[in-house]
Amino acid sequence: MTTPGFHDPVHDHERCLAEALQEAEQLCRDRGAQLTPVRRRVLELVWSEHRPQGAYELLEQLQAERGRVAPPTVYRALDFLLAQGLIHRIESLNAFVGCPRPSHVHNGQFFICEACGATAELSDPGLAERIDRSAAALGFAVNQRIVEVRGHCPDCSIQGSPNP
Amino acid sequence: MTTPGFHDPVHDHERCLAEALQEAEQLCRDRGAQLTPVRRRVLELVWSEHRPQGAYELLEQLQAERGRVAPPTVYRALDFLLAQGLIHRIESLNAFVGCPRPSHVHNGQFFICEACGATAELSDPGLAERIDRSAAALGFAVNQRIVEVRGHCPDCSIQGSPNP
DNA sequence: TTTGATACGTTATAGTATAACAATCAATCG
DNA sequence: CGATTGATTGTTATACTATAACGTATCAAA
Ligand SMILES: [Zn+2]
Ligand SMILES: [Zn+2]
Ligand SMILES: [Zn+2]
Ligand SMILES: [Zn+2]
Repeated sequence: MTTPGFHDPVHDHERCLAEALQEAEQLCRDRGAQLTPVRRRVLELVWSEHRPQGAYELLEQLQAERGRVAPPTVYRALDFLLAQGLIHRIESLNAFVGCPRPSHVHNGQFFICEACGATAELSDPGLAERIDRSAAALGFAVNQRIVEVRGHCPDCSIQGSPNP
Repeated sequence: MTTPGFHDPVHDHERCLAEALQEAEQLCRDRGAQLTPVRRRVLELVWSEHRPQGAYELLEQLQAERGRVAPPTVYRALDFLLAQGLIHRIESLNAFVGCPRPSHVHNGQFFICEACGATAELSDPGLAERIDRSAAALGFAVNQRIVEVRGHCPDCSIQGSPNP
């Protein structure tokens, strides 16, 4: 399993990727969901960085290796991966990032570095509870909690400039 | 001041709007910021509903009353209103909603009805603290906290269908 | 009067996402 | 076997969201 938090810039990312792919395959087998070549490849591309990537960014990479690929192809693959919980959509970036814990249904919290793009996902149940309590006070029925925290990761935080 | 939470569908909305506009004028006077006719009108349009509205939705209304208006006009007005804290951007909708407490700098939490669009803004300092604690544990420096809760408002919640 | 700052107008274009319909393929059934 | 069905992908066109770049108008300070 991928460790939570930000990764060392020089970590063994081959392993991140391999583990994510292996877990995705297992999970799809168990569910009878079809992780087709296109979907699998898009997942690999999403996982190629610890940074949310836009649909058209992924599209370009697909086109580089397969010739003509149209937007619906990548959007469909992304829809599938979202439905399976294998990736998350980062609303404030219109971009997508791999989920390190896809077998567990959750709404994570995303910490997004505005300098390097690196994004860490946490899942703090207490935070979800707190949101749900506010919702209950409003008589609001929660479907989804979107929490995206913008700022600077440890590598990009500079002493003396708290919010550059 | 606008009361927190969801509004009764038949509340006195003229008053919501009038109060928001008056507070905006006061606040801009105090800051030496120019609430020009275009900006003021866009703010009125945003406040015409307790539901986030898209830039092009606002643009259409401007065009209906002023003839040719181009997208930059409305985006510039929105940028100004955002900078002054008079409106908030809802990332998951690409839309904008009036802030009921513009004189107080904050990152609110938005509860968004997926049925009728109605959106309530809360500002729970404890929630922000909790996010900041997670951030601190990651060594992450927070600039902005985006919290958008999707679900159903009291008027649209139906007994027996928790997450329709 | 010149200058600089601010806001707004105008045109074009970039970036994100989906609708609609055709083609393919594998599994199933009469 | 041939037909039917459902899931996936291909293809084309279009809708929706946002900004770049440059020109104009206004006003106040120098
Ligand atoms: Zn990694
Ligand atoms: Zn109202
Ligand atoms: Zn607010
Ligand atoms: Zn509702």
